Amino acid sequence: MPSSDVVRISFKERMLQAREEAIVSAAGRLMAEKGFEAMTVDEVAAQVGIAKASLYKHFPGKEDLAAAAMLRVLRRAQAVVQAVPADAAPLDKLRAVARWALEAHLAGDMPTLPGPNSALRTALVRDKACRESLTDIGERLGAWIDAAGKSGALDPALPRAAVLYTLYARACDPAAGFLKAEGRYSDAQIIEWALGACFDGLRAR
Amino acid sequence: MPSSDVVRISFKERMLQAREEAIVSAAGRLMAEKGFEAMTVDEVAAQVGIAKASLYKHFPGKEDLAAAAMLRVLRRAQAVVQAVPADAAPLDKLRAVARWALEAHLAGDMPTLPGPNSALRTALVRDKACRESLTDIGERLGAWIDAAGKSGALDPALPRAAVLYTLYARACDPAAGFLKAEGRYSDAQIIEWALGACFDGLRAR
DNA sequence: GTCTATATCCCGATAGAC
DNA sequence: GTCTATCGGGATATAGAC
Repeated sequence: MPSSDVVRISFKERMLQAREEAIVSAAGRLMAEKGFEAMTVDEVAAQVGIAKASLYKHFPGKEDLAAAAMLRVLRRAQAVVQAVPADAAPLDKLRAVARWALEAHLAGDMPTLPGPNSALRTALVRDKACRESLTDIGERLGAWIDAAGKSGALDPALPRAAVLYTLYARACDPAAGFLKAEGRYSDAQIIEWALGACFDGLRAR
Repeated sequence: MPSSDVVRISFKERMLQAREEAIVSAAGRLMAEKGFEAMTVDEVAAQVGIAKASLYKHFPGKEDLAAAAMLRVLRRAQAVVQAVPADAAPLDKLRAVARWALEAHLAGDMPTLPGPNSALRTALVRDKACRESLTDIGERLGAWIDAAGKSGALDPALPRAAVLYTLYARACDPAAGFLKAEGRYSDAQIIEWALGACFDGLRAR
């Protein structure tokens, strides 16, 4: 009965994909929670409920696992960037993406920015898919930054790279995490404050 | 000959203090460069030029070493805070401290902010001297924040804690590090941009 | 107190049965 | 592909001679 074979194979593959998705998801949560270095492969396997050796059948090493987790986030970011209304003002586009990143950050779905000399960073630049995704995001945001600068919406003293890096950094703003840890404010409130600090600064306008 | 004894003892103690200072300094540099988790005690000992066992005669463990390194920068920050001219405007006081922190950060003397669930953070809150130094800094900055808020210099939408945490986060702004890594801008230029992004935001004024 | 040498443990990665 | 059991390396930490 070929048809039943097809169904069984498809079912198996779905299970495999689901398991891989679970692994990457757990890795992403742990990386967001404690960072790449402090995360252990045993923890990831334990959270998924499988043995460590099984995990190594899916990913050849810890760094590839981290790259897969980061790629998932980057792909989501790409989708968000592409879903921003094209007719919005450039600055509002940037703000919309920043808001999404902060929401993901507070929800525990956004790994912290890798340090310049981190092992994670080298793993990311070695992964071709991650590089491509990141440069695509950078180019799209860069175009918005240029447009916003020309329309006078951005501080003209800041070069394009400074704005771009600042946006990357604010997406994982530790200040938001500290405020959330106090437990006194809602996520929505914290996000508004963080966006205000990012685009309008601490000074009164 | 008591006097020669006194001299010799004092000399020995000076050497010991100098060695401890060298150890803490090396630990601080390495923590700033690669983070607490990635830093190994072997590296610290190697940089100082002593055996690892000798280092363990000075500090009972890696976490105590890290706490000593953090305490040193906290003490420096306290000195900077106290040295700010008392007659300056509150916002300018905050800006002066932020400028100092960014300079230290770019010079490689400022360890990165410990994550909320980091092992480093638990080591810091366990150390009494670190706690006291940190609360002292927080109180002094908090007073300036309150004064700046009353005089209308700060965004009234931002609560005191949000401003304080944002200042802590901006002291180690990763965006500044990324700009420095490009190698195209001077430290002074980067600091001006970072201060502008912190206090005035990305938007044009 | 400083050294060499070692103990002990943990983590990433693997072997091999099923 | 999944498991149990283990290897090998590197990290923290210590023992003991000097």
